[in-house]
Amino acid sequence: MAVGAGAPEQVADRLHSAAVTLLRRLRREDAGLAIGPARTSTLAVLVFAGPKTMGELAAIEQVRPPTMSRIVAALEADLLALRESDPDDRRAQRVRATTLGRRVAYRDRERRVGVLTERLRAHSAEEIALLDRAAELIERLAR
Amino acid sequence: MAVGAGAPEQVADRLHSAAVTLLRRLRREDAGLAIGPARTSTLAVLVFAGPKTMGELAAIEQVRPPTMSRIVAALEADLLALRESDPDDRRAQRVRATTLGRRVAYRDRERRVGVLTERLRAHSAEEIALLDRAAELIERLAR
DNA sequence: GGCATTATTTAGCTATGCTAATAACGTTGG
DNA sequence: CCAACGTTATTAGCATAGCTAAATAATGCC
Repeated sequence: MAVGAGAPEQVADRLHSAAVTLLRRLRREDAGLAIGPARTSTLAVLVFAGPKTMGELAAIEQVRPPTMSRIVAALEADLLALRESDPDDRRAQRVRATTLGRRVAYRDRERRVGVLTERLRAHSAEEIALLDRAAELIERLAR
Repeated sequence: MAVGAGAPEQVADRLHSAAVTLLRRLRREDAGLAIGPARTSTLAVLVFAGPKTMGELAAIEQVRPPTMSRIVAALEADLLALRESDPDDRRAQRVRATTLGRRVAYRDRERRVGVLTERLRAHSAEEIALLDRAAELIERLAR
């Protein structure tokens, strides 16, 4: 084995590069999406993780509150989500996806991940299992 | 083993989610960067892959030519890159990083990947090796 | 009641993506 | 040879998405 092969620095670098390459590839499919990436991502949170307040959404999406205000306003204008004020704390706004929003989110997810699914099919069960374990590791690594 | 565990659809979904989570985590470090994400990425290409024409850069970064024109103009204004016309084809512009650009690219890369390196150190050699193989697989998968 | 804290929005700036139109150069068929 | 077409890049103008600073409004705590 070569000196330094598998060193954390190198693996970190490759992992970073791989994630960038993968998402860049998947982003090519986004051209046909009806809404932009920030709105798609926020809508996905609402659909797959349930209703959230503005502050929670901003934290999850790692943007500042004003940015999230505008994203949700746009989703609302497109009838994909709606705001209702929290009865317990009337400063807060609870945001949830509409039925239309759910439909759009499922379709967009399929469109993005579908490409990856197709490519995975060409690989062996062992490689797929390895990627599954890697995905879990990466998810924990990033928290 | 559960039915469907390790099915391509599920693994694709987890892989996608893991990549998003990872890059979102790393993006937190970008706040301190001197230049925006598009410029950072384009500068990295010039530094780590050598001089390129405008069209090549646009293809690599998956943006349209006008977008790349503006990114390179900004890099040039900050003295991080420079354009010189190709003697063979005077329509083409060859872009290369300056010495300052190289310094900035190395610093930014370290900043981004450094976080990941630190976290990897807390993991076993086996897990690191698994991630290394996964990175290679993902890279091939995305081409 | 008064005052700090918290949740969100408004206003306005910058960065990054796009399309359409234009300019300039290269290539090629008649 | 040169007119027509293709290629490379830029300019102009628009939409989306990020930010900070400041305003608004509700809570909570003496």
